[in-house]
Parts: sequence; C-alpha cells; structure tokens
Amino acid sequence: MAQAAQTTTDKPRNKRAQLLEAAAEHFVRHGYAASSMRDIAAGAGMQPASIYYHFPSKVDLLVAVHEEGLRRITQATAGALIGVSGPWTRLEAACIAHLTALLEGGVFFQAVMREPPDVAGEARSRITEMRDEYEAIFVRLLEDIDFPVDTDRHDLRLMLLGAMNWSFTWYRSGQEAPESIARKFVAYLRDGLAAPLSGRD
Amino acid sequence: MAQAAQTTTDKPRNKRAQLLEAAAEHFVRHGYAASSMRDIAAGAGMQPASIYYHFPSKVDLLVAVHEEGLRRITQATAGALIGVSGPWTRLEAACIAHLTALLEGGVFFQAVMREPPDVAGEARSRITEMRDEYEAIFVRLLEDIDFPVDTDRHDLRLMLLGAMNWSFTWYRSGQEAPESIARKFVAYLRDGLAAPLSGRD
Amino acid sequence: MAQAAQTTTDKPRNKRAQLLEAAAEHFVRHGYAASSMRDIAAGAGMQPASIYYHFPSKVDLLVAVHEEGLRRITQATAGALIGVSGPWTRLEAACIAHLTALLEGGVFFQAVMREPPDVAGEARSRITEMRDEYEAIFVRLLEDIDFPVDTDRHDLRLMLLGAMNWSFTWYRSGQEAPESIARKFVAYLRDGLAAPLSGRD
Amino acid sequence: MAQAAQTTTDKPRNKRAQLLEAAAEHFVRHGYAASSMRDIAAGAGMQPASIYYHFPSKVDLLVAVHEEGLRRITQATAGALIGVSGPWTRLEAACIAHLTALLEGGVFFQAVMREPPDVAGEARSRITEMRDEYEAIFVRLLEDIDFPVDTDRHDLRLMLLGAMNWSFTWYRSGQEAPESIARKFVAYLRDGLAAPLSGRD
DNA sequence: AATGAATGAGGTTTCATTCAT
DNA sequence: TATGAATGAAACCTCATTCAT
Repeated sequence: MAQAAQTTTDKPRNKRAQLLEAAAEHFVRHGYAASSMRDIAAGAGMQPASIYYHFPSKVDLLVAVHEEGLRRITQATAGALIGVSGPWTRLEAACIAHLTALLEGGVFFQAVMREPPDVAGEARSRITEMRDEYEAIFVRLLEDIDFPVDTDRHDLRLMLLGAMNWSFTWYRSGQEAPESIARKFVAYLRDGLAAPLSGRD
Repeated sequence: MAQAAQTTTDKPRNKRAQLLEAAAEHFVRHGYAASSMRDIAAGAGMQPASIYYHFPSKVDLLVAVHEEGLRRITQATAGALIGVSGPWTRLEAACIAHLTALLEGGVFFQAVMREPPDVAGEARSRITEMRDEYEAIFVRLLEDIDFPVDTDRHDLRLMLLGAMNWSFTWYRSGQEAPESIARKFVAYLRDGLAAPLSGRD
Repeated sequence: MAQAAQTTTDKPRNKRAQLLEAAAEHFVRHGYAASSMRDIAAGAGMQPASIYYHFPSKVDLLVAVHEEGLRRITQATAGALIGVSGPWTRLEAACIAHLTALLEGGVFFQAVMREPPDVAGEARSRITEMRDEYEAIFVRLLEDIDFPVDTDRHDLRLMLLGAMNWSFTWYRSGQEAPESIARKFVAYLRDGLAAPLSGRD
Repeated sequence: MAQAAQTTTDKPRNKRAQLLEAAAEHFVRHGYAASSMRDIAAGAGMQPASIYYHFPSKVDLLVAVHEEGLRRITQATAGALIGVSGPWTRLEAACIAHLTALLEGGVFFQAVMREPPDVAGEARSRITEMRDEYEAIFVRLLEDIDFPVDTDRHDLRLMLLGAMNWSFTWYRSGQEAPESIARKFVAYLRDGLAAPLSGRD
C-alpha cells in the first residue's frame, strides 16, 4: 500500500531517474564512447529524441550519472563512519563501504570509479573535481592514523584506492564477499606480510 | 650503403610497426571505441584503406597491440628478475620493472594494462589469456614468499597489481619516479604500517 | 484600475504581437528555413508549444508576418503620398517612404521585401498576392508620369524596386540616410547621367 | 567521337563537378538552409556519405559553389569587355553579360548573386570577399565614365547591380531577353526619363 | 604495398508538432 | 492561455570497411 502510494508519487521523477539508470548501466557495461543514445533510450523505454528533453547532450548525461553516483557513494562511505572510532577501524569501515558499494551496489557506483572517459574539458574537470571531493574522505582517514615516520600518505592512499577500484576487473559476484576482500587489504597494510622468521629479502 | 640496406630491410617492418604504434597511442589516449581508423591511419602517415593491407579489421589491430605490449612487458619484467635472488627482493624488482614500463615505457605498456575494451568474444578471450600468462609471473613470485599463515595470495596479487595498474590515472611524469613508488608499495605490504606503540584499532 | 484594465486588454494582443515580432526578427536575420520554432519562442519569451495556441503552424506564422509587414508598408507609402502632387515628386515621395521603411523601419518591413522563402503553394501565393497588391502603388505612380515614348514602364518599375529592395544587402545604418539614397535613385532615372558634352558611347 | 573521348577524359573530375552542380541547383531552388545533403546527393547520383569524400562539410560545398560561380561570371563579364570601347558601351556590354549569365546561364550564376546565406564567419567572409572582387569590375567601369559633377558612383553602382540582381525574382524565361532588359536599364540611367516638355515635378 | 573513391549503417542532435493538463 | 513531456522524421556527419586499380 505504501508502495502503491510511492509509485504514484514518484511518477514525475521516474522518467529522468530511469534514464539516468539506463545511462549508467550502458556506460559501465560498454564504456561511454560505445554507449549510443539509441541504446540508452531503449534501456529507459523512450525514444532517442526524448532524452534531449531531460539532458541537453550525451556528455551532460555522463556528468549527471557521476553526480548521482558520487552523491551515493559519499553518503555510503561517510555514513559507514558514523559512530565508529579508532583510526584503523575507521579506515577499515570506509574500505568495506567503498568496496561493497562498488562491487555490489549497482551501476552508479561502478560508473564513477572507472578511469574517466575521454571527454572534453569542462565535463572532465567537473567529474575530476567531484571525485577529488569524495576521495578527500580517505585523505582525512589517513591523516588520523599514527603511521611510522616517513610513511607517504599520498602514495598510500592511491595504492589503497587503486587496489580497490581495480577490483571490478576481476571480482565475480557470489564468490568472496567485498567485505572480506576489504578487510584483507587493510590488514595486509596494517600488519605487514613479512613472516617474523624469514627476513625481508 | 648501410643506410640503403637498412632502408630496404626496415621498410616493410617499419610501416606495420608505425601503424601498431599509432594504434596503441590512440587506444591509450582515447580508448578503443573512440579511436577511429581514420585517426590511426593519419597517425601512421597512411590512408585508412591502407591499414587493411596489414590488418584485416580494427579488432585485429587491438589484438596485435596487446600481443606486442604483452611481449614487451613480459620481457621487461622477466628480464628484471635474472640474477636476482631473495623472494621479497625479487618481488620488488618485478614491481619496479612493471611500474616503470607502465608509467614511462611508452604507449604499448599502457595499452595492455587497462580495463579491457568492450569487444566481442574471441578477441576478448585472446587478450585475457595473454594477460593471465603475464600475470603468472606474479603468481610464481608470491608462491616463493614465506607469508604468514592464512595469507590470501590470490587477493594479495590482485591488490598489488590493482594498485600498480591504477596508477596511470594519477601519475604525472616528472614528479616521483615509478621506481620509488614501486618500492613503497612493496615495503608497505612487507613491513606493515601499524606503529609499534599505537595499537591496531 | 486603469492599469488593471490596460493589462487585461493588452495582454492577449501583446503576446501575439511579441511572437510576430520575434518571428519577423528571426526570419530576417536567418531566413525562414533556418529559423526554428524553439528560437522564435525563446525570442518571444514563451515555450515552443505555446506558439501553437496562437498560430497553427510555422508557415502560418510566416504568412502572418507578411500580412503585418505589408499592412504597415502600404500604410507608410500610401500615407506619404497624401497631399503630394506632381508625378515625379510623388514617385520620389513613395521611394523615400519605401526605402526608409525598409532600411530603418524595423524587421517587419525587411521581412516582406526579401526573396520569398521556399514554401508550399498556398502560403506562397498568398504572399505573392499581397506583395503585388502593394506594388500596385508603384504601377499607378508610373502611369501618371509622362515618359518618353517606348519607355517600358514594367521593366522600369522592377528596376526601381529591385534597386531599392537589394539595398538591404549593402546598407549600413548610420551612414547615408535612406532618404538621400532614394532621392538619388529617382534623380538618376529622371535626369539621366550622360554628361552633355561627352556623348553616349 | 570527340564526345566519347571527352567522356572518358572527364571521368575523374565528373563526380565532383556533378556534385557541385547538384548543390548549386538545390541552393538556388530552395536556399542553403532548406537544401539537405540527402537531396543534393540524390541530385548527383550518389549516397550522402559520398559527398564527404569530396567536401568536408555542407558549408564547404557552399563556398565551392560560390568559387565556381564567381569564376564563371567573372570570366563572362570580363570576357564581354574585350575589344569593346566607349565607356557607356562598355558598361552596357558588362550589364548584358551579367544579366544574361544570371538569368539564362544556369544555376552557378544564380547561386552567387543572391543574398548571402546565414552561415558562420569564415565562409561568409570568403564569399563576400569573392563577390567584392567581382563587383570591382563595375567599380572600374563607372570610374571611366564622365558623369555630371556630384554623381555618386558608389550608390549608382549598387543601384544598377541591385536592379539586375533582383531580376531573378520576376524574370520568366521565354519572354523578354536578358539582353533587352539590360539595354533598357543602362539607357534609362544614361538618358534619363523626364520628357523634355513635361517638367521634372 | 597502397590508395582513391565510395558506401550502408549508424552516430548525436534538432526539427515542427502533439496532447494531456 | 500556456506548458511539460514526448515523439517520428530528418538533419549533418562519421564509422569501419570494400574494391578496383
């Protein structure tokens, strides 16, 4: 019943949302360049021309997908930190949230954590700017950790994010849970892997 | 005379090589889908139709680029291991070679270490197969290390390769050397980052 | 209250008039084919769909612009003849009025004195018919002049109107006044330009 | 036989020429904006895509049409002056050539003597520049005539050219010959039309 | 070994217009 | 009186590819 009510309430916004979802899905599956407006329109159940009532161009659609995706992942990751304390524990929580969103959260999350497509200046910088804003969460998390001297927090952050973001290339749903993967990544960095007796050569 | 000999000898090879180089460059810069045969031809100094003398189709060009790139990076990484001993030292040497090739070695290396383009079955599996063959080097390197019990070598390998392969998204030439980055990545994993006195929370 | 009355009285007329003006402006500046309903609507401060409340189609808008423009120029030219006598003086007065309207009177005048756009039958003939009606003023003015025998009044009229109507292609506001140009055109035809002593070769 | 030989000789250039001709024809008949590449291609007996082998864009086709048309009309008008003497006679010869070309010489001549279409900067200025170059012929012809003092050669030229260029709006083939019309235009300006006894009011 | 010329399919986008509200 | 949302058709143009030479 609540559902029925919601359906009627949603209707005005439905089409735009469907469109965005269809676009995100195609961008993720085939890449931006290989996603045609025709296919995206078909995925949203409308005519290609109708897209242009909602978005002025294909690249604007891309930007809108990124806006939505980054809004969502920011909410997910920041939300996972509420009430969590202990610097390593917080980092782990953020990584779990990030990786779970990316690997199991749906197309919007994946759409934003890819190598940015080859688009012209303004759109590209808007996308980069939004991503940097999100990644600032991790900058702050690493600042809070008491690392050994001369640890390079910058490279460390990119190492960790790279390891996570690359995972969509090999992750297969139904095998190891994203949470488990994230825990391992953090543990390996925190504890190190040199066996006490074997030396470091 | 030596020149004349070289000219005649090189020419046939040259054109094909130029073409492959131009293709790799476009694939890296704009992605496979956004790279047109026209632009690739222009980059190689020939007419679009002339490409088809050397390669039967665009996707074959892609496969050839991957063949060449993987041949090169295999040679680079395997070569860097010759005469090197100590399991962690060997891993470090391989990472240095891999990252240096990727970030400063030219377009062929970058062309192969990207998320694989959205192409049809046969080409895709050929590319995947070649990549797996290369990454087997790292499988073996990790087998040789005496890790703590219940270390997940599989996830560890993908973590390390992901961190490295993602680096092309943020690396800027002229700043930190790839070798330095690689050393850090390995050190962090080997030694861990939890400060002795601060605890692991 | 006067305001309220005015508002209610003007509004309906206003929007239609604004629309017509915006259409005339676009037709003049970009031509009929290159003027989009979207742009015209924007120029009139309304949505494209709203045009169709006032006019059933684009071509009807064109016809309406011509109706308004020809109404205005007929009024201007015929008005300029009231109380003027002397056949050459009357012709001159008409030419001054025509050229002043065309070059400085605003978009409606220019909209109607252009090569007629490539539209289908009915609209085209309606436009032609209205123009012929206007040009009849000049037919009558020339009938009243006592020309040398075998003067071709038909070609003469078209020569004079052609010279005037073409002027929008080279006229630049702020330089010579339209009135001055019109006087010259008439004077040259009336008095001729062969210098008395130089012969006519 | 000569014909057959010519046909085989012309072949390489044929397609481009046909294309230009078809474009000129459509531009003249429907205007630039209303001429579609599809229709032009059909007129030239090729596929729309094939146009782009010869010309990079629609606007380049327009410029090429103007280049060809202005080349032709310059040749026609300048050619008509060879061996002709007497300043008025020369002006008359030029007007006959101009008007004959325009009204009976085919689409290229008409294509260039129209109000220039609403195209972007570079193409527009190239077209204007070429036209000015052609009209310079008339500048020189008028300089050679010994007019009454204070005759405005500038306005006179534009009056004459306007009268001629406008004629395509009313000229119907098969009635009065262009040559006859041109003679009248020049005669009226040379001799004037005020009847000796009637006065100039 | 290369290319000039062409093409069918499909790309993104704009068009005039409709219609329920 | 106006418009938000949509659409079928068509716009210009690019695509990978072909083929005779």
